[in-house]
Amino acid sequence: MKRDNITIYDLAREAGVSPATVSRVLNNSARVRQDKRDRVMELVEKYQFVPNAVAQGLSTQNMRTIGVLLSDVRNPFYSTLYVGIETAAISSGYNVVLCDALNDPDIEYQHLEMLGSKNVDVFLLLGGGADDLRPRAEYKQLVERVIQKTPVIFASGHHKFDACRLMMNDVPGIEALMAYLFGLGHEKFAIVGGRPTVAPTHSKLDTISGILARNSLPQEDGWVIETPRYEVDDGYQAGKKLFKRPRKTLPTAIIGINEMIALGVMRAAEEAGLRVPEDVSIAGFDNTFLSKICTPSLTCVGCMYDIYGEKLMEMVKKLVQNPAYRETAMVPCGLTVRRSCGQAAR
Amino acid sequence: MKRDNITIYDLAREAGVSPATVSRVLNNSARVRQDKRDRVMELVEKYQFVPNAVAQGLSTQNMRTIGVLLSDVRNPFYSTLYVGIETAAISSGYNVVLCDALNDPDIEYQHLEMLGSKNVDVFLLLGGGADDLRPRAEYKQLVERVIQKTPVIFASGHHKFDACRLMMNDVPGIEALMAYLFGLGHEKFAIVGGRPTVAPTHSKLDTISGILARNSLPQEDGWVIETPRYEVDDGYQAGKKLFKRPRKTLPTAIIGINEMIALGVMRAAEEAGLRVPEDVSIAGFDNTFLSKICTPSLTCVGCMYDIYGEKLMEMVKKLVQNPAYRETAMVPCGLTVRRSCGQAAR
DNA sequence: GCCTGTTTTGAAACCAGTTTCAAGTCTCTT
DNA sequence: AAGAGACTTGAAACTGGTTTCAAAACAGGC
Repeated sequence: MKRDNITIYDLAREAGVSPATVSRVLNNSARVRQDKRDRVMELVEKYQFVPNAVAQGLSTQNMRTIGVLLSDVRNPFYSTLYVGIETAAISSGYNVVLCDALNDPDIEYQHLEMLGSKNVDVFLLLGGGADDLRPRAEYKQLVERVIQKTPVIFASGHHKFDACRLMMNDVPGIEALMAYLFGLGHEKFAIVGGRPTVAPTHSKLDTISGILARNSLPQEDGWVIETPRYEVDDGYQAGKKLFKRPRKTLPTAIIGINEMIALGVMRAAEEAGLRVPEDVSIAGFDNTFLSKICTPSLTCVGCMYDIYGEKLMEMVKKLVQNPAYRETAMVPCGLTVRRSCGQAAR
Repeated sequence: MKRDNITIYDLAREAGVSPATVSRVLNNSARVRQDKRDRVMELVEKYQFVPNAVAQGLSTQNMRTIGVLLSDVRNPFYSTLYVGIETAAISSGYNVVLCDALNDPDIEYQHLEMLGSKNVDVFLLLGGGADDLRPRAEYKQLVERVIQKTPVIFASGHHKFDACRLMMNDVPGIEALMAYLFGLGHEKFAIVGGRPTVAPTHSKLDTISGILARNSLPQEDGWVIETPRYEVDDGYQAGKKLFKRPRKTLPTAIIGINEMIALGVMRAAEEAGLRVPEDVSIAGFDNTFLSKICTPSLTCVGCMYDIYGEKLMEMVKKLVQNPAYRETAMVPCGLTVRRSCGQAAR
């Protein structure tokens, strides 16, 4: 496969300078006499020369790239976040390499293993093992090893790794949501979805529970319904079970731990003959396009993804300067009111 | 940043062999005496050594990576397809690098420009310029240049580039859909969404129109409604306009050119007081998780994404062997019947 | 024990850049 | 016109692997 590419050596020969000088011109890394610079730039134009990023990566030890490991891009939460990250990265001249674990820990480990060998500047670990409150020993070891080579940013904050953290802070969003729901007269809530060993789920539950306690509202047995996964169908199944209970014992507002769960609950409500929001109010998390497109549109707590991306790039730049840099930052979540919540049914 | 990594030189020294031998052991690329092989493997284990992929990429001229350029991962069509591709790639020991154009031609061009410098084995071009029936001259030039360096696989077939093609063949799916709708008594159709300069849209329109003609069914003025983009809201706006027409002049079945458009139409129908599928039947394309989660769930023509991934990898392997290899392959689409279509309303 | 043929092996070149270092070239004083 | 100081420059080493080539080691046959 001899795609004999043009190299800086070719340019150097043709311009009558050394490869070092070409490199300096391309990187603006040192003063080069104007006439030589012009001659080189002319050839760059002429051949539409783009330096080989792999060779650059090898010699500079970084690929101007950030690696993002997440559980599943098909989940709109992750794809939306990914786009926020990529937008910010591109405008800082960085590339993103997406590693999709396909919801499979083995693939996640494989990515963790492989990405270390790719001279990525920084890793961002989202979801999967990063969210696990009790990660497997194997995961911890792997991350330990990765951290030795490449600075890591975690999107969760519960573990003790020596790394930066960039978290979404649901608290303000949840407070706004609860205040809004209280204002609508709701006093009986159910929280549907997820497993409490997943850090973001745990923290949401915790925050909500704290707010209820502060307001002396009852937290009945069974007001939290776990689901094995975070898909629409999980919400649907949970909702179906919930709505079998006698009408009077039903909560007036249901919070899905995630957009897809909330959508599932909504569907179950409909099927049970309950109107949303007249008979039951439903809210969720994430605030991606899904919340806009469902009927009724979903009132939602969610992060500003573009701000997440920007903050991330700030952190990345500091880490590139100094791999020992450590910071824990938060991107606040807000409330977006749509149509899925209404006055509490009596 | 002196992360003095372990290299094959270190292993070689410690094992008392040459770097060449270590390389041979790691790649199984030649016979190495058993005792030396064992000694090397022992050290590989001991240090959990993973060869530097960038250096490997530089010296072998390929990164065992396929580059996928698409318009927007937030679109479930693309994220689902991406997952199909990644699954297949991983099980062939390849990596995928995702380039999301964020629906912006400039970013698309930038990716096209950059990816060429990354020693990617093969490019897959999906959406954006690849789908444009009248691509800009700039795009053509850029692609020409890319093709010279890296084999390209197009997901559309209308242009004349010297490249492989791996297309989704809607025809069987559309035929099944139309037969199904005819069986339900439908004779008046509307097709909503998209621009006819987008290749897949054009071809769907063409196929449907051909089938209608074959069945001597009328194709009234305005039975095709274009939309500027392919989002839910475009479908919604188009639907809103459509449903303002007197009830009797309405089509009994509406086909959204895309899942999101179909969802938008569904919402408009609901808002106009039309029940789906009792008053109007709605079908769509793509068949991602969205079709399952909407209410009513959407009857849909769609491709088998895992098969697309597998075929892609077959093609990639042939192209890696021989960059001059050319093939045009098709992955058939099928029909998935759900609940959004019913007996034609009289 | 020597010759031949096959395996193993290491030195060195290569991939395409960056960077250090010392030498070469200017410009400005005096 | 020489010397000092500031700019420019190219040679060479370096990033971490792979691969070619020829030499070294080994096995088998005589």
